[in-house]
Amino acid sequence: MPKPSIGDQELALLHYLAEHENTTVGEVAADFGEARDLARSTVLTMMERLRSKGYLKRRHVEGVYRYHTATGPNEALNNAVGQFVEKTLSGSLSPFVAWMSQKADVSDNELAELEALVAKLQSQRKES
Amino acid sequence: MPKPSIGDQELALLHYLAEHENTTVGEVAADFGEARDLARSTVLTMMERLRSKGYLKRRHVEGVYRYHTATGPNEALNNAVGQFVEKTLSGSLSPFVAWMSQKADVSDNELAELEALVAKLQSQRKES
DNA sequence: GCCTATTGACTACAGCTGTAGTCAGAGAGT
DNA sequence: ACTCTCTGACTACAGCTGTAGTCAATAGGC
Repeated sequence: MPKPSIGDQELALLHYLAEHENTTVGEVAADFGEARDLARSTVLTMMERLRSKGYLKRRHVEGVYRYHTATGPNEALNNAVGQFVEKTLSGSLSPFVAWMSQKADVSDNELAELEALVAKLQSQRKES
Repeated sequence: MPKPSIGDQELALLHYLAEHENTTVGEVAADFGEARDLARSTVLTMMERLRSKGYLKRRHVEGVYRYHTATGPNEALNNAVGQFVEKTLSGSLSPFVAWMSQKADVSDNELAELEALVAKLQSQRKES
């Protein structure tokens, strides 16, 4: 199965779902949906689309469906990032770095992640 | 004027144009277009769309139009990155870092950029 | 049992994007 | 003048995405 494409809003939803496993449409609509002023049916539609694209699965539990991500929770995100870098940035990371450098209010956590990343890359470099 | 949205292919084209200022449709079609198997009219259409969205300008020079980016060459890219992080990743950089960490074949250059970025962020941190 | 709220399936629709064909005008060659 | 080629404007169209309404079934309350 390739990875069917996915829209921004869908991705945001998927992201949300990755952090809230096993929710029902009702819950998602009330939380995620309400927050962005989406109708319940909108949320439902999106979730079903994500399901038909293979990003979500659901189980029937006590009368309602509970949804959970089909892949590891972050696979889709990863995928999206890859797709974005690939297609949109034509594979180069520079625009990203440039962007982070100029604008981002990077959290301590994120900075730590970046540091770790750089360290990791450097050590890989040495190896070869 | 806000920033009208922009598609992936459009962005790729814009990226290309940022690196090839002052080209004509013919040239772009022959290079960028040919490379991805796009009809001349496709390239033209995209360029005109980008123009109507305000990302490109053009000048009539010796019978043909020459296009150049309207904003600083990288503004649109920056914009796109920002939009992506914002909308798609809900503002968090982690998915990015995760992605780079796991998959990217980061070039020496890019690694250097990352190092510089981290250094910069660290020094900002100290200041405050 | 009857009314009401919740859930899910289906249908709808408009805007954007990717892609391209066609036509009319401007030059260039003969 | 006649034709070929490039250029640009316009038109077309399908698929995807965002967004939502409606209807039928089910569950819960009274």
